[in-house]
Amino acid sequence: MGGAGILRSSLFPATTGQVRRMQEHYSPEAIEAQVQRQWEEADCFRAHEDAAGEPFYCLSMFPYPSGKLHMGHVRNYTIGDVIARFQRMQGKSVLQPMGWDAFGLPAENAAMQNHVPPAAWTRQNIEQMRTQLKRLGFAYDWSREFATCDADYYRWEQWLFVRLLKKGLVYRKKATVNWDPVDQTVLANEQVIEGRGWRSGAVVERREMPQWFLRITDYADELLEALDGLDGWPDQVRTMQRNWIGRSEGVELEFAVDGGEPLTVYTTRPDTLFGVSYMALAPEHPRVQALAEQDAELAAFVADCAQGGVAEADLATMDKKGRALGFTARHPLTGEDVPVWVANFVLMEYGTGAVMAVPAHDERDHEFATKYGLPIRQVIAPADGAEVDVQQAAFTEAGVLVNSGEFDGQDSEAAKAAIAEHLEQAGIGRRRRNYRLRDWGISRQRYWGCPIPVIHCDTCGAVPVPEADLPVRLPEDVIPDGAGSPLARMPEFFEATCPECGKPARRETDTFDTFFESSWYFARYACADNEMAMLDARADHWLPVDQYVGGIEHAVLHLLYARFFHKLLRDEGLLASDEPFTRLLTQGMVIAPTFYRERGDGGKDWINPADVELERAEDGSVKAARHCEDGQPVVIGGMEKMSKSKNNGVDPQALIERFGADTARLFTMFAAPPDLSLEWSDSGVEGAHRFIKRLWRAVHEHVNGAVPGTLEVDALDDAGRELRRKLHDTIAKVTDDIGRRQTFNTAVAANMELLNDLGKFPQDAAGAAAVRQEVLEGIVRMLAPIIPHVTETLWQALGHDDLVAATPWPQVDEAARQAAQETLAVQVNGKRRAEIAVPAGADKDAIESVARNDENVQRHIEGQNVVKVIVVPGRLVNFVVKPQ
RNA sequence: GCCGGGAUGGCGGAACUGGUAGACGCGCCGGACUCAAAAUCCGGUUCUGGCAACAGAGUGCGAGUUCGAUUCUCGCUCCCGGCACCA
Repeated sequence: MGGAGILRSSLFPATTGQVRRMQEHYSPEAIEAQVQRQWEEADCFRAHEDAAGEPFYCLSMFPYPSGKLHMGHVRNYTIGDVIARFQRMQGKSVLQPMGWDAFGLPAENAAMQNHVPPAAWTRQNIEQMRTQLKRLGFAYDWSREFATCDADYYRWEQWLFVRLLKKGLVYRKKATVNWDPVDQTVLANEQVIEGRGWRSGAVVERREMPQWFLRITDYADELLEALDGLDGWPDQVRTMQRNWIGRSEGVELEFAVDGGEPLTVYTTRPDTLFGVSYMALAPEHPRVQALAEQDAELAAFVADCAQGGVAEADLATMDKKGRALGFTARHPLTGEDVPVWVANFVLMEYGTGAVMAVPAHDERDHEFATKYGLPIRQVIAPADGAEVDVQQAAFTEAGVLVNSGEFDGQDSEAAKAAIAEHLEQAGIGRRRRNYRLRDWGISRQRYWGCPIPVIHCDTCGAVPVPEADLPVRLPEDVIPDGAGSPLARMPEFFEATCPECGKPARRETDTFDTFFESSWYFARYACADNEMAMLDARADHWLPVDQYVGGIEHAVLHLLYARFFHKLLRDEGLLASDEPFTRLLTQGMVIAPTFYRERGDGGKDWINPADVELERAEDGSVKAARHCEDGQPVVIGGMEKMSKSKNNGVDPQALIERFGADTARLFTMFAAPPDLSLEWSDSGVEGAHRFIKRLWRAVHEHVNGAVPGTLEVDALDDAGRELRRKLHDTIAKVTDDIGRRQTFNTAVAANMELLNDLGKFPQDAAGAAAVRQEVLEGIVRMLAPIIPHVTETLWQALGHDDLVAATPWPQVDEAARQAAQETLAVQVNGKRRAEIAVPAGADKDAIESVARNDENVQRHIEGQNVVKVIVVPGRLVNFVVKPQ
């Protein structure tokens, strides 16, 4: 790989012997472009299926091409690149691809604003962002790049959709959307602000529309149960997915209604069945709709409930309101009549659109009952016999049944089973497993997305587009105007003939949810050039992804949909594995300080941190801030996620131009562990830059000094042995930090410590130059994944002809790590009183006696009874004493 | 509202399996170099008291378990992420 000719560049003209000249000062602009050229000429990041070494697929979530790279991208992609380069140095055959999640709403918004078609805007953004990514030196195999808006990509999801449709995994039903009555268009949740459309300002209505759905609930059990095996995922993410799927065991039962269909409800608490004091129906419930036709007041109430957006957070926090419907339902066990209400908090899309209300033992039911004066009847008592007043607050825990007829005295668990059994016997109920997870609605009334390949025929219904006619291409020279989907107004797009009967028909104008594209892109990278098939055998060579890196905000939706798609592809025979991502790293946000000034009208003018000067107190704490230009004070607003709205974004481009890619990479890796939020700091960036300069200088001084010669371990003095011990301790730590713990910040810190120790290492120590050579080579290789450009240059300066990017990771010399002595703390009653040194491997008795004889320890145990001595070898000694 | 996180010096963070709290970096203070400044280098830096040795306090708040708790348990406060049409 690579030729020596490439490496003997003008920077390092070949000289005699080991020593090469290097520039005295570190200048990133000079070396980064040149090093990138070397990688490119060696083509060293192209993945080969037949390469030696175990395959390792390292993937970072692909970006939405919004225009410019932001710091969040820099962080995400640096983490992925560090892992990929580290694994390469471990001898793995690494695939690290990159591409573009190119469909989505921002392109439509930009189109409206700038009068540019989304396609042109998106492709231009891709060009710009690709250049920026290349400038950062990521080790991508660019030959596999694609954008999801390419027909070569989306044709395969159309193809898959047709197969799923034929298999019965796709169906059509009505679902609720945000409807803007002024713009006559469907809004995304993000476009609904305080219940109003973001452009029109009109009060948004919930409206039902026919939509395509994917039966993800068919896979709910597998998606849930397989989480237990995903031990390379953070527990936090697995827990969130478990709760999202929300499997529950309960009972479905009927409440009879005089002169009408019985009402079916689902409950996970059949033990509270005797406490039902009313029933509540969703405003969209067919029964309510029917009554409203006759009752103007009810109709007005239902219309009022339909105001506002569909987002769950809005629905869950709105005021609970309801209305009696004027009829009753019969309690299946007591035969009592309970009133039936309509309530805005009951959702038609969950379960049956009807709930049995037990106000004594459910908080939401309690709130509603209190508001409308409905009875609250206790049927569960605390198991410990404590008194509770259910009129005051719901008692929602399990307990012992009371006021429940023949079931009195049973505990909740037993009663659930007994009541379920009773209902089944009586033929009015059955045990059921229920999920919170709903089927995935994949239709979007949007232009900039993948067309859904269906033709609607008056005679034949919804007919899939025949395989031979795929792809259904999205016309690209279109500028949306915000008033509904442009496709629905383009006869040249929607006019079609029915593939079955040949009569004139109408093409579907909805497009896929953009999560569709991101649910399988990781597999397509394995065979992006295949024009004949969605996936081929190369997919199983690389998949599952060994390491996936991306933002925590994707913990549920994207990651659940991708897992689901992977299983769909498996069941189509396209993949062999069960899960897409073996190991997952979820990275935190990038945040920065905010500054503002109040405007006269109560609004705020946000000021970019770059334009603000800080005033500090003696101890360094920030006292005040003022604007650089006018010198007048500004308000300090705290740390927030970098955003346009708070004007606290830092453009990575400026950072790279000023300090170079390596500094940008080092700062993002050093400032925080990857899963925590990363706080932007100008001086932190300068600190990272300073460290690189120090490393450069250390190598420069070394290569201009004594010729190292061969390292002779036995000839070293104490200083040499001590430094080598530090080196090999550091290699062990950094290997673990990067490989297992993924705490890149501590890996960097350990190398900083090692370089500090090297700085204190005496020049005249025995074999000093050889030890220095070993230490510098170690640091250069350990930091190569993080700061690849400068280490590439330094590696060559240290006398190597190969690329550090393709060099094996340093090995730990266990012999060098043996220490003669160890220090441990001595505590008396848990308070540290001394530090002692003992020979390595000393036994407990020996350690205790050294500790006991320490002067300060003596002072503290004198005149006391030593009741216990705890000796933890290598750690500490603790004397537990009591006054005599 | 529901689900999931987080909180440690002036600041970002470290402490990996319950075992010396504050590694590393920033900032600040002092010094060296310089005509001077920048850059760089050296030293100090949790707080309180003390010249020091040392002592006391200390990991968001309140309890608990333990010889020993930043770490485990219970109850709070504040901040952040997600909530199915932002990606």
